[in-house]
Amino acid sequence: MTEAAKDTVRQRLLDAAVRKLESNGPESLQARPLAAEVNASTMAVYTHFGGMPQLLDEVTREGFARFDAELAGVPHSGDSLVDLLALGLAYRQFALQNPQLYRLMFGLTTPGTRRAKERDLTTDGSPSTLSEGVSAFNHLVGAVAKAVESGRIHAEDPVAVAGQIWSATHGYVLLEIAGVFGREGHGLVTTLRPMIINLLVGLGASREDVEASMARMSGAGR
Amino acid sequence: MTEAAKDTVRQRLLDAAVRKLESNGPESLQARPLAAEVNASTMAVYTHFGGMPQLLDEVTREGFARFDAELAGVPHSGDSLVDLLALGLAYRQFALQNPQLYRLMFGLTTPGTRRAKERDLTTDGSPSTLSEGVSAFNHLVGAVAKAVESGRIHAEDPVAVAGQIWSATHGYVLLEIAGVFGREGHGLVTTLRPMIINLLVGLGASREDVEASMARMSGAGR
DNA sequence: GACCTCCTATAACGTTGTTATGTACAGAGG
DNA sequence: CCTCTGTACATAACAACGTTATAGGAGGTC
Repeated sequence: MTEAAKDTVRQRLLDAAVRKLESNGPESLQARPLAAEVNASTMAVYTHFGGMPQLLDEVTREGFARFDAELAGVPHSGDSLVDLLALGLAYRQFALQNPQLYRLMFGLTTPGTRRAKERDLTTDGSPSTLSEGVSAFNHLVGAVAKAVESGRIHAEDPVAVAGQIWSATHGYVLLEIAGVFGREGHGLVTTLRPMIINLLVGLGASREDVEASMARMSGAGR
Repeated sequence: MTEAAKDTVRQRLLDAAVRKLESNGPESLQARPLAAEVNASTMAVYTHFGGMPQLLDEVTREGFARFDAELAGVPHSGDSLVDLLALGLAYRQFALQNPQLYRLMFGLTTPGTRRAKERDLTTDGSPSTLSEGVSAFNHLVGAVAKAVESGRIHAEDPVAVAGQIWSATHGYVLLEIAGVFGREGHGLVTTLRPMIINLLVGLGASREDVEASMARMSGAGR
């Protein structure tokens, strides 16, 4: 586990898969073209991953790792509400810049590998069991907990409140990716920002407090 | 357009496709097995639909039609807040009973037909352009508008507010389908109901008013 | 040199969506 | 009754997919 050679065939395959997914969609993730792109044989997919489903699992894991890193990189200010808002915007930012990856992470895509023999056929893919996904969610839980501790909002169970904020942001982001809100940035001001503000106000924050915190963020757009 | 013979090959194919999708997942929607299930030749898919992508488009349209009918069937009480809450629960009900169909409707699945030559490669499928989808959304907009008119909540733009409620419910439902909230009904009480309540409170409704309306619904579970 | 192990390259198999080609049957006009 | 026409069906073939089987080659250890 030395995290050694980065330029191995396995790593190149994984990187190419992420790149291909994001630029050409899930149906472009095919064994032969993928292997050819990194000058490897088709068999490399099987020797290094075991098959396309396992390779996709690794892509998902990679996606959650990047997502987690992105959310971890959100700077902590002294203002817990500002942090909470910043987290929501960073969430949107990641999803919009990696829409295909985001949908794959949450099991909302079924790539070309339809040879689905033994994939979890319980009901669906439950990505919440991935440790990186849990870690990403915990950033949100922590921000909520701090806001509760500092008395900015009221909540009995920070985890439940985080689930609410997660649900709302998740749904908004997917609809924005689908193009429901029209041109770039339009949904942000008409939907996401007021929705989060309304949620926080419903959680006991004063509207003036929230909007002041919102204004305290740089540009409020990014 | 007489909407005549229901028992035509085309209709049987469509019905079988919806049933197969919901029971066996998107990857099970394959031309040969589907045609065999209704005792038709594989070519029937092409003579009646033109190909698998077009058949899937019809399945999507059928899904939105059912969704629209489901939301239209929500009874209107005199209480606009009750109606709004009932709409949200009916929304969840439909999505949970037809998870595969729901995801297909919102472009969140890429079924077996990866022979995607001419599908909308702009960025993604934008299902909002389907008239049935717009109709379903308008039910929500109407309910919001009534709540605003009756002074139960405050909103400058009912469409924008409907977009917020839609986003939140959409995201919650997808996470519940993915199994994030654990056992049946758990997410409803810990996440969806309080989230909607918080949103409405943030929109100017009094918490007592909302919770009274919520209690006024039958069982509050269905 | 001989052996083992890992990775790679080529070829083949079964199944997918799709296309091409031939066939059956209904109705219209003579 | 025959023929023409058009729509729906059935059979077979094609390219491409994931996957498997099998053979070849590089690097270390004895």
